[in-house]
Amino acid sequence: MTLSEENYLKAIYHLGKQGSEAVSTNAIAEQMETKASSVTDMIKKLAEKDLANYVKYQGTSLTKSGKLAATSVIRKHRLWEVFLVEKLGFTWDEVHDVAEQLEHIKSEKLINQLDQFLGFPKHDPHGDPIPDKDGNMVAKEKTILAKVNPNSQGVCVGVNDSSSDFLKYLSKNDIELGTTIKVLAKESFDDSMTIEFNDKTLQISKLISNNIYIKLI
Amino acid sequence: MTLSEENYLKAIYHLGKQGSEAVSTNAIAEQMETKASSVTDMIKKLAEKDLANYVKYQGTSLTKSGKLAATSVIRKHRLWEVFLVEKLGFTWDEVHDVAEQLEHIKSEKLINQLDQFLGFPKHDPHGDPIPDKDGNMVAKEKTILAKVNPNSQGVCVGVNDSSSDFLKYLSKNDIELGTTIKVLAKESFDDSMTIEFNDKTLQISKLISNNIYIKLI
DNA sequence: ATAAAAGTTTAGACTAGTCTAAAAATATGT
DNA sequence: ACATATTTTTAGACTAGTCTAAACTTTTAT
Repeated sequence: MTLSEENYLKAIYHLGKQGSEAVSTNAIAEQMETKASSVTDMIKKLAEKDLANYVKYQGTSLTKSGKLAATSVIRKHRLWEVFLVEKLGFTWDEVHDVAEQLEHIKSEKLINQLDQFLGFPKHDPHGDPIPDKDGNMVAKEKTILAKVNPNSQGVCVGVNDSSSDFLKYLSKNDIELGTTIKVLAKESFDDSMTIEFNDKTLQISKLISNNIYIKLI
Repeated sequence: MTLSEENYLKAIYHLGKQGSEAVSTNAIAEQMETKASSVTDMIKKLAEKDLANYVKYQGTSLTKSGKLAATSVIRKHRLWEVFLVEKLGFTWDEVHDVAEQLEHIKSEKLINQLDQFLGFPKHDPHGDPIPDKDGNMVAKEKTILAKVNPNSQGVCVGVNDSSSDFLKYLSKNDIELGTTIKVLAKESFDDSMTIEFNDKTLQISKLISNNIYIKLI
């Protein structure tokens, strides 16, 4: 399994519901920041290896073994993220690029010992679930903040965008996993919101509220 | 800097005295388990980037920046080896292949935080010195066991061969870093040796004694 | 000193992964 | 329903790294 193949599997997994739904060539190309023609080439290779189901012009999904390969990479990515934050003092906005490299290291023993060393964590620093060896994971019960009604409140349990820029914005405004957020008002004109947390209020755009997950309380 | 370039730099560094001595194309090819023609191609690329000094038919050495790049990879390799043994419970014969992968991860912050997390170790699990950020390292004072005279003794401080097979042989026979070894006899016929340690004696071939470093006491 | 051997480089080919440009298939709008 | 727009695939080319085979240099041995 090459580095590039692993990245394509991850992309297909994330784009269709855990790889089960057929995703378009263009969607994969956008996610991978490459051209559609390159995607077609690679998809054929994955299908050849029985990692993907591919029907010309009809999109791509993952086979059972494709899904297992994808979750294995995701497991490694998220465990390394926990390591970077818990053991090496990285902040949650600094881990992504390094974890993108570490996720491709090949060693069963390494990842299982790392899992144990970290105390078998169930979630990574962004609140995403960590798959076990068989690809099973426990998804958190969560709601997109943008869909929450005024006067409801909940605890931040995850983010939909793990980019450094978005996470830095949240950190700068003191929002992190575990922060209790109350929706004070919602503006129907531009879908912006006023929220309250840590005894202060903040005005956030739809782009922000669409990328924060909370657990209602 | 590509993965392949880094591996060539490491090979040249190890073959000539820390890269300062010109090494032959064939020597590099053997070390890299590749063909001489491939080596010629790569060397040209390294010379082009001012990482290597190359004169046709006269061998290759490293430039100042080539040496720094090489020691940077070696630093990473050895720090990861310490991590694997100290934190993840690997044995010294299990670390090499995984460290060969981890040494290519690119992140200044990662390696510096790892260094700190490990308590700024000076040597890896095989007794080899760990370079600092500038490529400087403190070599241990050491003697090849094969050259030691009968009745002399010393403490095992390193090995010359970090292959899994050799290290497993040592572990099986209870030899590890810190073991005090006394040379009882040396057979001039085949250069084999009788050594004593941990209250027992062992007969070892020249191949073995040539790959063990001790510090005389 | 010169022929043979050994070592090194060059030339040309191959693979993986990517790209552009053109062709083919599917989807959309009236 | 049909023309147009969009999406996808194919064809051919390019790069990095490798290989084989042939040519060239250097070393070694007589």
